[in-house]
Amino acid sequence: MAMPAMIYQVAVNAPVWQLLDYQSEQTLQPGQAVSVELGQRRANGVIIKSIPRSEFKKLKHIAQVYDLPPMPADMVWLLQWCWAYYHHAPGEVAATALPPAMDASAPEPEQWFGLKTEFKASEALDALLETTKRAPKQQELLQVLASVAHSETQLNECLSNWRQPLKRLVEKGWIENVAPPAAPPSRVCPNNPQLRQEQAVAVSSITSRSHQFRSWLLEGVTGSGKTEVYLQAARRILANGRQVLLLVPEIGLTPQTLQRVRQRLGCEVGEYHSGMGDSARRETWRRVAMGELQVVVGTRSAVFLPFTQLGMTALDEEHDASYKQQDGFHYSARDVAIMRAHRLNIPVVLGSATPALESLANVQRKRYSRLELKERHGSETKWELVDVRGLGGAIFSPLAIQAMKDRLKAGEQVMVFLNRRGYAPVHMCGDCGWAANCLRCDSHLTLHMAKQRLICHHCGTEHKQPLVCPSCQHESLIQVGHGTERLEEELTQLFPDTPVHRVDRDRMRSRQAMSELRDKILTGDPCILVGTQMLAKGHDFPQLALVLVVDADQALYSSDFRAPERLGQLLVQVAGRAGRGEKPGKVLIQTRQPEHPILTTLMSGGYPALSKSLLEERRSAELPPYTVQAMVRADALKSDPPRQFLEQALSVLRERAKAKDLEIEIHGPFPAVMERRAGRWRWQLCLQTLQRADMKAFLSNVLPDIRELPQSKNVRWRVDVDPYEL
DNA sequence: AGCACGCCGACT
DNA sequence: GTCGGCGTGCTC
Repeated sequence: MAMPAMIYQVAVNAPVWQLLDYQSEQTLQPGQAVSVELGQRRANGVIIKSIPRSEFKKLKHIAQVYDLPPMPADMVWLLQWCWAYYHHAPGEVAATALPPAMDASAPEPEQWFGLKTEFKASEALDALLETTKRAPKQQELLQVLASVAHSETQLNECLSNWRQPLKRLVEKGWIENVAPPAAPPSRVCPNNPQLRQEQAVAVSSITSRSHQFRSWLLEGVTGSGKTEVYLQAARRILANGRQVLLLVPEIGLTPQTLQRVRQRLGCEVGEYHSGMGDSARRETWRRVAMGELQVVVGTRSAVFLPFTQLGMTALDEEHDASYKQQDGFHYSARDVAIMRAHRLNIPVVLGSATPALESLANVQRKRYSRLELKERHGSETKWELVDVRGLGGAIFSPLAIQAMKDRLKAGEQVMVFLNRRGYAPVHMCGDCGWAANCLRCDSHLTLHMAKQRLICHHCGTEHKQPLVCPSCQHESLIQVGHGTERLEEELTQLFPDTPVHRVDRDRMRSRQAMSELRDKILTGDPCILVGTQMLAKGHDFPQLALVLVVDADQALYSSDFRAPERLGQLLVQVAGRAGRGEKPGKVLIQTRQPEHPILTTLMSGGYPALSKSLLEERRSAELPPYTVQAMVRADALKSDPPRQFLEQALSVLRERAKAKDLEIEIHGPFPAVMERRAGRWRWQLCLQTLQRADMKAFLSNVLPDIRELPQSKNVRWRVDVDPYEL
């Protein structure tokens, strides 16, 4: 008897605002990944639920059910929460939780090869080796495989061109395909470091009620041992047979991080980040869903991995900007991780030396519980502001140069920090005043001397470096300002006998470049490191005694109300690089505003004092975290359509707020800080409420009408809930 | 987002 | 008469 077709609501990957109904003869679970026909094309989707009947008459059939385990029910719930909270298309939200390139053919499972048992005795093996002495490749293979079976990957690592000889050995019947060895039994790590009192308190607090939701803010300076707390808490969760997710910032996922987690947890540890190939990511996804992997270290998208037994999530450097997805489906991995933990009744640990003001406010409100690590390994760091007014354009103050000299002479290492790549941010004509500007953005082009190109850091456009002024034809082009390339050049001139290593995105294109540099630095020989943010995170250089921040002033002029918070976090982060070894560290901060309250507060009271005063400012200015913001952003190739659309949207929003008697502020439309970017004119509206639930309900109510506005067709637009940038 | 459908201008 | 330009609108 034929089963009646079942009807399913599917979140299809397209900018469509509803779930679409499809039918299938098969019984499918919510969370199952499928491929469906949408119009004339194919699209991936996720089954959300089955329904008894559809209001549509003719339903298409689900074209393909992917050979993946369905996501667990709590993930399906989490996806629904995400699209309701962030007001994004369901299918696009669902797509971020699916592994990449599902339609690619599944990779062949890896083969393992081993010597047949009857030849394992040493006399038998010797006989084989004797017969193959005219075939050295085969002989070598026999020796490799004699004691233990190898996988293809392992053979690649120790031999080259082994496939042909191996084929011969298989034909001879000496070598055979063997089953992959069972996963190595989980080793209990013998040297579980002794925890300090406060660390032990943290670990037992986090794990004591591990079947209850709780957000922990683990606050501790660099070197206070936060990672050890995650790891030991993770071990206890794992011991209960549950899974652990460790989220790290984008540049924090180094081979060293992974290696440390692997060694300390004594079980297999998966990874998940954009640097991996599609098939490797798919494999991690599948193994997580099958419960084969107990631990994953990953970047923000790993928050959507389909764990079935998740017992804890830890987010390292929880204030880090890379937890916010800035394009497409806009979400905060921190907030999603917390919602997931809430749903699952498990603990979530947010660690940072410089917590986001949002997180500190959540401690004040008693939504998060605070754990503090006060002690620090290594010595104290001293801060000093260096006034660079009246230097006549010189980039290094005499005081800074002297300090660098002294440290290098003492055989120590020095770090010079400037958050600007390239040679100079402004390339202009000294005669006629022409300046190299981007044609597609409201910005200067940055000169990159090594490439001999002018590059726009906002849209990526590149031009050849002009040799004469394009406007007056004179050979009078000058460089204004400094980037890391120029610092490298000037430092090389100042210290001709000391190696200068530049660390920025241009130089460190490959993993290898970074690890080679690391090795050089760990020799402990005196050198100068010069670079951008890349230097600020993760790497531990014991011989580093002095950090020079070349220009702290950029952020002091910014119109973004979050700029001081970010500056404070960055400076503390950079300072944390110094003095991790035996020697006391020193941080010099060059500024033209040595009396600026942000800098003086930071000098006298560190990040705790700065964050406290910034929070007070936020409260009195009625800004997040004491209010809730959402941005409606629109852009187009001309400036009129976005403005006009937002004006229409504004009147709909105002009218609806009034009708609902909601206390909601609506500002704008105003142009984005950089009005034109990559050829598009960008405008925005800012909405602000006191209650999170009000914002969510209001937007759900009003957005369908805004989508219907005729002007909406002339622009690209989106809603950005809890925006991170102005 | 795709992709089709539609309604206008210059081509073998 | 048709090929193709990209404006408009839908996708279960």
